[in-house]
Amino acid sequence: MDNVDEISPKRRQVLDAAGRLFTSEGFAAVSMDAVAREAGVSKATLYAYFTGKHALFGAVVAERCVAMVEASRIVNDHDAPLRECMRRQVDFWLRFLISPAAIGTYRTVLAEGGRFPDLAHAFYEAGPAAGLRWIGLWIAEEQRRGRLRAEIDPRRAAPQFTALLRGDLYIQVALGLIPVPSEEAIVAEVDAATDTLLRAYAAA
Amino acid sequence: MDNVDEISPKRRQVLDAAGRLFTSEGFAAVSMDAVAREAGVSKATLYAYFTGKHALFGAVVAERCVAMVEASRIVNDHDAPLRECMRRQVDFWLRFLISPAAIGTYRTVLAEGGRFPDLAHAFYEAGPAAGLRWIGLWIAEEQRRGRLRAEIDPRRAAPQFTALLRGDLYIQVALGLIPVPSEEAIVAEVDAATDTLLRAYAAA
DNA sequence: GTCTATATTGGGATAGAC
DNA sequence: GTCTATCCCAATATAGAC
Repeated sequence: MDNVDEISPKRRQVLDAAGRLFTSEGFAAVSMDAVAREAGVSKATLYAYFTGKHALFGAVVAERCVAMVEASRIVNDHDAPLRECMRRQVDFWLRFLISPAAIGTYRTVLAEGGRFPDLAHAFYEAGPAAGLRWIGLWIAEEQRRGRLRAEIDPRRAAPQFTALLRGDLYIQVALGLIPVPSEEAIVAEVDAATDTLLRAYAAA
Repeated sequence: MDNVDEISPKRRQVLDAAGRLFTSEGFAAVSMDAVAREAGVSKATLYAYFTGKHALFGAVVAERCVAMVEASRIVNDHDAPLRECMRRQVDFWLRFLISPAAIGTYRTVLAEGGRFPDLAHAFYEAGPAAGLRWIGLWIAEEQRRGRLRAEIDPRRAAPQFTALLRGDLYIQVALGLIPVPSEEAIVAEVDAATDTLLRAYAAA
């Protein structure tokens, strides 16, 4: 991937337009005509920057994964009380997971994953796996400080952590039944997940 | 939905063929030609039974949801020790969730959910919501028997229960990175989830 | 009800001018 | 690099015979 600062304006327009459309409509339902229209360029220009529809989608996914990892840096702290730190982690990751960008990306990669293994693999490594590594590091540091049980394996606990966030609220948002969840619903889900995680992982 | 016993053979062939194809290829990638070929009937026959591709997919999804609820009856017991009962639940639901049929259905409904709200809603009610109701009943009965904490809300705990199963193994299977998970990987995931659930929910 | 054959549209990709 | 105009195939759905 090229340096973001050196990206051409047209390429940016195309990536943004494609991101919006793929997120809201999925992969198959979005035509290259529609992307060109949304981006305000001609279809031929699309093909000047990307070899095809799949390459364009792959670029959108890659960019989003990088953005996620960047954003997650801010919650990696250990200074507040354990419950507060845990709550921040849960809050951050739940809000990320139910964001339109994350839902749309996951939804579309999942749908196309079977036919495009390279895309699925690249997404997994840059997205979920990268997120799990971050969370695993946070858990390990909390263990070192004696605030989380020493006997749990961060490599097991990190996936369980994120899995717990993909509960009923997540499913309903992913299926499009709840376009935009209420703040109350999010907070309730965060509280419930935090309670369960602390009961399962907090040191005695 | 009509009585299964009264279904015509051709309709059965079409539903089975469509189920196989949608599961492995997704919705958009499967043509009605391919369904007709796989079912051994002509394309016109497809349209005699189903008004179109969406109706056909909807029928496949509905049938699978019914099958899931039927299958889940067998794990609703409370006679063995708590750990054993919990383990059976986890084992059953994890194996179901990572089955090709469940993954394929979820994947495809998710992808099409945005454009077909009715399908998404019908799937949610007949599938995830129905499963959660069953699990909620099981949890409530365990609470009544004093083996699970009285203060937890089954309506919160049931989604957390299933969410915990959609961990790293599930994601990798769903993305197609692991076509068929090893028995060891499944057992390890079951053990880990059972441990965490018991730590979080078992009565003291 | 079931087939063969076809109408028709939508969309990925490209040719060629500027 | 960017545009307009176009090619071409694939896929949904249907018409009409049996």
